Amino acid sequence: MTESDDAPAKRPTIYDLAQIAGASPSAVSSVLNGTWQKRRISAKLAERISLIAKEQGYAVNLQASMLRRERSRIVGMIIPKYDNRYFGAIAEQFEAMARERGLFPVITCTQRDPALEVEAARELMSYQAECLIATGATDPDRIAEICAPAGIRTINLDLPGTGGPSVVSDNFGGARDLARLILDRVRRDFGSVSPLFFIGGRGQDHNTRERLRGFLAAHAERGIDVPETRLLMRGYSASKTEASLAGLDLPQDCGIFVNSTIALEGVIRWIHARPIPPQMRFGCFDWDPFAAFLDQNAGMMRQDVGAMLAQVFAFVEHPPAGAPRIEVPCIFEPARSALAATAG
Amino acid sequence: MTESDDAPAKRPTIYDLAQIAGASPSAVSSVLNGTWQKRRISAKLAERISLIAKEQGYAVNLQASMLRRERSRIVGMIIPKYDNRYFGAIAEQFEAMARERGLFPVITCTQRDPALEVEAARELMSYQAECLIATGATDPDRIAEICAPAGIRTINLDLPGTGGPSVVSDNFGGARDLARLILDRVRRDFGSVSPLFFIGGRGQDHNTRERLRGFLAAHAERGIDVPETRLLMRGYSASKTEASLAGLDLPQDCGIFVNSTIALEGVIRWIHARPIPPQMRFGCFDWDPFAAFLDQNAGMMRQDVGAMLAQVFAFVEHPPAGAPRIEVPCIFEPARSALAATAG
DNA sequence: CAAGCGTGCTCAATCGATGTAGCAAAGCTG
DNA sequence: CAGCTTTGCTACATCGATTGAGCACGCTTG
Repeated sequence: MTESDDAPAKRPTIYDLAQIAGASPSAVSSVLNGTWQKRRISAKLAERISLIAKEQGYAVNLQASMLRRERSRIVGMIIPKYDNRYFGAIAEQFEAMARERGLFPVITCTQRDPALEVEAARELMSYQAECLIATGATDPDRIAEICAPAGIRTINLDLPGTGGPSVVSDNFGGARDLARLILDRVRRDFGSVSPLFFIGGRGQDHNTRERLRGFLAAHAERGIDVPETRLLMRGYSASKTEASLAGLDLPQDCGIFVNSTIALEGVIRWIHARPIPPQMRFGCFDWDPFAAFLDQNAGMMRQDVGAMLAQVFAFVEHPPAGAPRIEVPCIFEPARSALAATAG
Repeated sequence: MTESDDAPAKRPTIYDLAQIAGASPSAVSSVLNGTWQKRRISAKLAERISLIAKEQGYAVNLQASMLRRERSRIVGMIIPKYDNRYFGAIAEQFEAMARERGLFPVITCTQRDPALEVEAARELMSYQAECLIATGATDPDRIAEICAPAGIRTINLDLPGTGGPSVVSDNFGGARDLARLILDRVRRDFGSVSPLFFIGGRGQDHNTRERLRGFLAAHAERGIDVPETRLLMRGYSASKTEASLAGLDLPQDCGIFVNSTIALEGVIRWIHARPIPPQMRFGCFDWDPFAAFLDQNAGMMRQDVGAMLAQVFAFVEHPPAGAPRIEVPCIFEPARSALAATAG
């Protein structure tokens, strides 16, 4: 099975290659990490060593290499979940963009659990990450606090913090535009001008507050008053959202502003659990390819993951002074459902 | 800003802690990695060292630790995408399950690109991974070939290979049951007994072949003949799927077997792009929470990610002889759409 | 031909944590 | 109190790659 029986399951090292090539480990090292010209190794020897390395299936030991080098080139990311389109896209694009820049991405999923977030930050410190992207962290400043004394820069993504630069969506503007749209649609389709419901998220969390502000602004400019009872912010979870809707007696012909695709899952479950599906329209802050085709959908605000990450990497490469906050505009995704199409 | 001005941005090492504690680096090391009882360090010293470590915000240097240790405890995973429910769930649960077992998960996303897969496998070798899970790899045997000489075990997930044990869904059984369901639904709703369409995937790929076999078996047992023109396998991509449907003139009242949620995205786009939405029913191999509520949905076959990963970790912990292939049954997710509910 | 320089390479220290071997002191036994 | 064990710790080599310092040789120059 193995190529040579005298080396059973041992990865070859530069010492092994040096022995085979009849050269020194230093020569081998410099050839394999591309510094051989600078170190005045002859092209002939370089080629011979490269060939032997290929034959032996050599791969650097990153542990040894990173231990010796001053820079690890590791950029860590903590992220709450993988299994929705927004965070999935962030993880996927972050990885690709880091690799493009010659960095090593290491991503850890924290399930929105503050204790796991801290643990993950510590683990990334142990990996000697140079930089940590805290995505949607429940307590970004706690993370920054842990990293600061170790000299690890933190960048907040999706939710802002004060311990480092932050890149977030324009939650206010996006929410205002989305609320306007839903209000228009409800009036057009149902002739009603009653206030919308706001569903999902947490009242303490920055994004929810900003979106609520946009939501209320859209109502205010139309002179519509929003009673407290229309605001349901019991967290990010489909089942909690479903439960809080089920506890209510929603009117027919209503409009719902949904704060995330996760909450939307709860809304949709609630709609379909009812004996008679309610007449309603919703808009969602966040995008999902299938949710885009649901009948009652009026439109979705898609967060511009590419633009946000571009900004994050700008901060990785050129650390800014202080803790600036960049707001990235969202992309409006119109409804694709047949209902919306025939109506519009 | 920093706690002590003489140590600006340098992580403390065991040598620093040893100096402060007035003890040896060995003592510090053994206290911090929990082997101090075995090494007969007094509880008093252990406590003192722990306290100092906490004060100084110490975190092990995993590069150094792993270099010295014989085992890295790293398990690598390569995965084609993050941004759909199936792979997102795999990544998320893999990470949690690895951590539960005291292992370090490192996941790399390869965009279904064979070259990136090989590159990722090499990188994971360099991280000294002990084990590599190749998920949905386009060429799992190539990966196994690279890893074998380095003594890295590979386990194939989702798509089988011959270079190591494989854990896959029961694609045949699941597809047969799903095809039966769609056929029943089409007959009930439209009174038609014409063959279904099979859409998405690649003819060369194992899962698609097995699912096709199940699809054909369901037709065969009803005596329905399936013409070649009903099989559209032009890859895993929403836009290719949409394009191949657009090129066809699908009959009204048809039934479609969709080979993945990614292909389903194409199908749904196609449906909504038509001036008059076609009468049809579809079933999908793979589950998505929103797709479950689409009107024409007859049901979805959800792959049992938890069971598959449990089997993967069984193989990680107890390497089997040879290259067994385990088939995990799928979970049937009935349709949730109003249409399906009123009809059924 | 001595002095100087460029070429092509090697030596050895180093990164931080680990663990074996071993040392000194205290406690116990006969 | 010699001879033993036990306790509590330290010294040092080691993992594999990197890199500053430096050696030996050949060639040029005055």
